[in-house]
Amino acid sequence: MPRGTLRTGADLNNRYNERRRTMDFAPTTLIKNLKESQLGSIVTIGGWLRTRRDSKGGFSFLEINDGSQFKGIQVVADQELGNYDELTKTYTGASLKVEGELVPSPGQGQPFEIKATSVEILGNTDQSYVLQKGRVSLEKLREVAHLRGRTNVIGATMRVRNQLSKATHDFFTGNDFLYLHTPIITSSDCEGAGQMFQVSTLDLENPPKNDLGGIDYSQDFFGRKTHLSVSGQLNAEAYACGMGRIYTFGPTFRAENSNTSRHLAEFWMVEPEAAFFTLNENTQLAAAYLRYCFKHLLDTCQDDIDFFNLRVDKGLRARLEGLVDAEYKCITYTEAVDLLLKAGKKFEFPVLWGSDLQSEHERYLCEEVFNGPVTVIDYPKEIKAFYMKLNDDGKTVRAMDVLCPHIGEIIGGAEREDRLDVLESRMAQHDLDPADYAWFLDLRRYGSVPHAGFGLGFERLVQFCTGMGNIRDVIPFPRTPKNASF
RNA sequence: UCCUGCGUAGCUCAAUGGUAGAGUAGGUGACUGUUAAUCACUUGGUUGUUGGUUCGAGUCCAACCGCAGGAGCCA
Repeated sequence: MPRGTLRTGADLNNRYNERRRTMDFAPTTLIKNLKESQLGSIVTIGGWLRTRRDSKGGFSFLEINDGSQFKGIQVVADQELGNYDELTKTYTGASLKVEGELVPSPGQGQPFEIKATSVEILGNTDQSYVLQKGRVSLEKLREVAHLRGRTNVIGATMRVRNQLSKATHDFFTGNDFLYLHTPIITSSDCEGAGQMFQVSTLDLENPPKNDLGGIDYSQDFFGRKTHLSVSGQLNAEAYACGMGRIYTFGPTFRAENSNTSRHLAEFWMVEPEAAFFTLNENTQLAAAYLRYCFKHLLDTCQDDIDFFNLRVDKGLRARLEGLVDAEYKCITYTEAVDLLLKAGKKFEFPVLWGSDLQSEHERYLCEEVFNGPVTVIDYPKEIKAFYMKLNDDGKTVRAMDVLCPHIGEIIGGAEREDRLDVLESRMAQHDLDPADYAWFLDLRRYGSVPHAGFGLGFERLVQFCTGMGNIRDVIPFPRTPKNASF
């Protein structure tokens, strides 16, 4: 670049991208980045031993995986190596750093392999290491959550999780939604829904008392009672009503004593909120987001999806592919009730307009009627939150749930009530104190706009995209009742 | 929280109320460009905990602990 030339943003960007791509300071090459074009050259990889097959011909096959992709790499270690004897005493799980030539593989099962010039044993394992070659149940793996990332199934799950996270940010930022960080500690009794974890620095053994004999929270850290957030929605609404389109993506906490395969005490939630969106655009936003996620996964996680399709859920790939282009069915709650009544099927719980859809009802709708996700809108106001916009019929609200086969509700959302007087009367019906929601009401008092949004349970999306049956296996370290290990 | 089921070798699982078994991993040996390698031999157990019934309990009963599936709540 000649002296005196102004460096443009594009120049800086190109230079930055070059550097980012090369990562030339890294001590090892990731297995996923080993390419045919490197045949004949010396490469260095690091990873964990999956199996070792010794040959009395004087060499061993080491199958090494580094987590960067589903498939590992086969390393051929010859007895000429100085530490060969030591190598034949390494076990599954041993950490190795291998330098050698990338060569075409004469054997079946892999296009190339590494002919080692050195194998450094960084750490061996012994018989007490749980992850031996044989099958280990998912239940057992939960007991060793700190090690389970070394397995095929959890590794694949976390790679899918990572790509779904990337797809989430790509989709929303790519559509001009601003990524907003909402607080984790909150004082609003958010929605009155769900038990909350209390946050306090008071001495639990001997808390300060007020005049009425209750605990004096004015002496607590925040000078009031506080909790971990059960949703960033109210805060999200505030910024949407000023910055237009925003989304949050972060941890959320529910202290419900739920012991099921689809509930966690700590989970991640994606919550977009958009000004001027009505329920109609909200449902389309949800469908567009899901479609984007499925397409992105099929493009970026082929081997992992193939694994799930083969070992976990036979129809997974076809289902995801089908959903990339499919129209997403949308029906009203009233239509859903009619479908259930006409089903001619005996349900354990009766179908009754006005009561919430039971799990068996939701499953019937998406597994037997629509054979895929289905969006249900316009629920009776009595069974939904106070902030959802009242329809003109005075009986239903502009709520939407996206129901998925096997998992149930993956998305819950609504167009928000933007009329101050209606919102106040709805809060009164729910016995909520307006003083607690003063700032939330301000959004309607000053420059109110129609707006809508939804919350997506990120782990449930990962479940849906992997076929994994238990939500505890799609988050690295699950938090559930009676379990906060690791 | 409720209902149902389960808890046996490092792991995956057997075992009519009557001597605790297999596969796999580990060990030893054989064999081999192998790939869930193969073959032979072999180490390994306070049957979740506590109490009860019985001549005798892994097995039957009770309580507790833990886990799973389903339900409720929800995302």
